[in-house]
Amino acid sequence: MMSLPDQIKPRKLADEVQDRLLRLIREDGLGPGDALPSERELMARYEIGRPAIREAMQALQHRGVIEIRHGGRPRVAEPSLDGLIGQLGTGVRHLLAHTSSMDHLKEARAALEAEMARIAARRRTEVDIASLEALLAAQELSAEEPEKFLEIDGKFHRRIAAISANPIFETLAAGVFDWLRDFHAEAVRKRGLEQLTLTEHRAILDAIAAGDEGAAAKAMRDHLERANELYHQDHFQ
Amino acid sequence: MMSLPDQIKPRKLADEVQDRLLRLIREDGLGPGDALPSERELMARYEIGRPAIREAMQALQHRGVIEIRHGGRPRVAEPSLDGLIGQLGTGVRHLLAHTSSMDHLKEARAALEAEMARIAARRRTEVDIASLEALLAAQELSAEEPEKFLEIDGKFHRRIAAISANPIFETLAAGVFDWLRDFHAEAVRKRGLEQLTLTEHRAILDAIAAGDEGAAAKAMRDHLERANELYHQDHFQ
DNA sequence: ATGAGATAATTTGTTTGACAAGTTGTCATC
DNA sequence: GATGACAACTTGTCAAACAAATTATCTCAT
Repeated sequence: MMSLPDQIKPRKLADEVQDRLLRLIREDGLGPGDALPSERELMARYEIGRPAIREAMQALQHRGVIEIRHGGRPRVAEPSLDGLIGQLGTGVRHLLAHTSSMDHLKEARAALEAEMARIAARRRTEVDIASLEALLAAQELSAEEPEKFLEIDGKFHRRIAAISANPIFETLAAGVFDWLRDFHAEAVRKRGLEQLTLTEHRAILDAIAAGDEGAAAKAMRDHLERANELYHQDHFQ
Repeated sequence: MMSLPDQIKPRKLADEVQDRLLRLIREDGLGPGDALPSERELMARYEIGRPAIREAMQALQHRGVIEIRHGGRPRVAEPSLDGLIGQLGTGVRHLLAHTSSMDHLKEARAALEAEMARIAARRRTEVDIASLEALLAAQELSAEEPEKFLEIDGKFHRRIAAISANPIFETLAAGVFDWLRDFHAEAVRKRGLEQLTLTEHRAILDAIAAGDEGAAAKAMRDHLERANELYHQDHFQ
């Protein structure tokens, strides 16, 4: 017979402290930049050793709630989407390394970028179109320089993300792009197909400029799924 | 004049250890379940104190890469999407509490659920449709019991997520749902509008059953944006 | 031999104390 | 009043010890 799985779970001291600190921040209305009690003070207040305090503090730092600097008192952190997504990196890499979720991530990326293209087609201004045109023109000129071509390619996508005016989309898309690139660069972009890429970018741009949401989304999706297709051809045929 | 911002940054010892552990896992090909060296062994190997080792281990645990249990050796963790998304919770709450990104999150959710509905319309089987019909029928019967109504409502959305067959979508949608509900339940669902909700769910189901991707996505989007609309009416009129 | 239970060894959790290294506030000096 | 040295914090790291939980070992009855 197995041991009873119900009952209480013996929580670690640090977890308790972490909860107390979160409540303290919330109930005292501490905002970004405000200082938290020092370790010594918390030791006295909670009647607990220093390691437990430190462990809780570090956990909150990892979650992006507080900031700790050597010599200075811990402070409530400035909330940062970039930070949140960035801290996922290690975990995502672990996930991609030991599971077969790469295809799911690619599908998610395609959906995300297609949605951004759709919103961009709705919200784009003339300035936006002009900046995209400039990027596309620059990309055409650098068709012979792979690394520069790739760099501008990334900028094109990030520019569309920016037009969508949703920081969550923007940051998430950048993160997913990085994660995919870390694993195998080919999955992100394929060399030797510069002209096709330019044609597809042109289609995306035209759809956005025309304000055709459906066409923009479809053009972006086709663009990304084409890349996935090529990747599979190379690896599994 | 400000101090030179360039040069090197004095990394913490624990960060160094963390990198070394990650390399160790990668280069030795350690998979989920495999044991890592004990603290004592690492102290000897890296000629470093125990706190630094522990700090690095805890950091990796927070990122979901390893698992530590009292009394047992640290092991490479089973990769878990749920875990990754779940660990974002605290940080997201901090973000929502101190920035005005609620609308962006709602927009992201609408896009996510609309995309899942689109995929569900493409991949649905007869069994899927039957289970959705069963849920909708059960929801109709519980129109007078708000908490049960809400529970089935959640199940309906989760079922669609499951049909999309992309764990990333599924887990992410569940996470976003939880985050929004934490902040104010009204943003997730509105009481007193059970009949409207049922009508909209019916539209979504019909579109999915018909395999009409565009209609399914639009129905889901309308459904969620209607909720957002009502929320704004109450708070800002 | 084999399996089960007690026992010992190993490991992480926590405390205490101490010192190093960095930051912040104070105060005399110009 | 601004500046720079200095003292008072604070976090970073190490060390040694014990508590609590797990894992391996060994004994013993079957």
